[in-house]
This record gives sequence, structure tokens and C-alpha cells, in this order.
Amino acid sequence: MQNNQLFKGSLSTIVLKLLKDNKKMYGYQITREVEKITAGEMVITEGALYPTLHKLEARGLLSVEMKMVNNRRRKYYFLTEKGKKETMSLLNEMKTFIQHMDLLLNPKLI
Amino acid sequence: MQNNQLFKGSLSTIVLKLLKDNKKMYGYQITREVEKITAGEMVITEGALYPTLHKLEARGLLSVEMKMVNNRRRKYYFLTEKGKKETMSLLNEMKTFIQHMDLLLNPKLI
DNA sequence: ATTATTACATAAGATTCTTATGTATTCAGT
DNA sequence: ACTGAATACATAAGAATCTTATGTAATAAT
Repeated sequence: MQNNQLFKGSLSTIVLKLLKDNKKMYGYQITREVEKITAGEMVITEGALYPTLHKLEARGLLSVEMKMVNNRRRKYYFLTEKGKKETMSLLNEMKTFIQHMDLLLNPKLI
Repeated sequence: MQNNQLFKGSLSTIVLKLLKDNKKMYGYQITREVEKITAGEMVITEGALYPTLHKLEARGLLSVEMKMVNNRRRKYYFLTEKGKKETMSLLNEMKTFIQHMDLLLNPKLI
């Protein structure tokens, strides 16, 4: 995203949606996946991602499972039941937000 | 918008786009127009709007014209040349952002 | 008279990011 | 054997953008 304030506020939604589709993922994997999907145009910084994951866990939306792979630790996150509900809610909010932006930025002149 | 973090970062773009379409507007009018367009679903608070207008003016994107109407002062804002360019740029950024969100939230499963 | 609306403004605090920094392991190239 | 890139986590300081609260002041509506 480089210099994009628009991104602000959407990170949680993105993370939760990825976990919804992929069952479980670890932090580094999430950053790779976002870059892959957006062809490198959107980059999630670690300074934003890790605090967000911790916060979602603290809110009871995510659970964690530690794994060692190649002598490196990975923290796999997955949605709790509460997290699944919140994900649906946030996806609807995002949809509504984009509709409103469409109304504002592409006005239908009658 | 009530409780919507997604809104964060998009206010400048909305304001500039409205000024692009309406030539000149005053603060209170901008709040009314946004509510009108979004059927009351998006509400711009004054605490967000006025500092934003001042900032855009300080950056040379807006100019001001004072008017007295019904013994009440109005500050009409309008785009400078620099503001017109920045508006196009921000509208493109918003478009790109929404495309990326679409990629992330509505993945095309092959 | 009192409340709502119009019209501006700012300050404190919350939230979410960026940038910088730190630790530690593995892998690829020289 | 060494160096840098990649993998994988973490946190802290500061920036940017908002919310909430508050203030001023005039007109319109009840």
C-alpha cells in the first residue's frame, strides 16, 4: 500500500477473512498471502500485524496453536466461534462502507 | 457510520470529491450533503471535518471565501489547481484500494 | 421562553497505523 | 566459512486520523 491512509481500519477485517477461508494461518504467512493476492501492491507491516493478532486474540476472536517447523516456531491462529460471528459482521460493514463510498464518489446524476 | 473504523482515512477524499462536483461548499453543507447522499447512514462529525478542512487549506489544496448569510458567517471552500490534481490522485487511490479489498474479500477460486 | 438548527472552532483522548529496532534460525551464494 | 536474504516472532516511539466533549453565537420553531 505504501502511503495509504485508506488501509487504516481494514486490517482486522482482512486478517479475519483470510482465517475464515484458510482455517488456520501464522503471521508471516498472512503477510505473504496478502502480497500474493494483491500482486505485491498491498504490504502488511509486522508492526501492524502482530499487535492486531494479539488484540484479536485478547478479544476472544482468535485462538492460538504453537508449532515448531524446521526448528522455527510458528503461531497458528484460527477463528473462535465468537470470531466467526465477528468476521461476518465486519465483512458486512466493509460491504456497506464500500457501497457508501460508491454513492459518494460515483454520484448518480438524475 | 456510527462505529466504523473503516471510515478512517477517507474523509479528505470525500471532501475533495464533493468540492470537485459542487465548485464551492461550506463545512456545515458538506455534513448535510454526505448524510443526504448516504440516506443518513454516514455522518461526518464536526470534530473531524473542521480540522480536516483547515489542514487541506494549509496544504494549499483549498482556498476560502467568507460570506455572511442571515447574519451568520459561512466559510466557503473551493479547490485550488493543486487541489484539483490531488483530488484526481486520491480518487485513483481510493479506486485501487477498493479493487484490492475486492481481491482480498471476494477471492476468485480457480 | 426554550429547544432545535445553523455555523463555526478546538482540545483531550482513543485507535490504528509506520518506522525502527531487537532476537533467532535456516538457506543460498560466494 | 562467511554473508546476506528469507523466515518468524515481538515491541516501542511517534504520526495520523478520528471520537467525544465543549464552547460561541445567531436564527427558527414550538
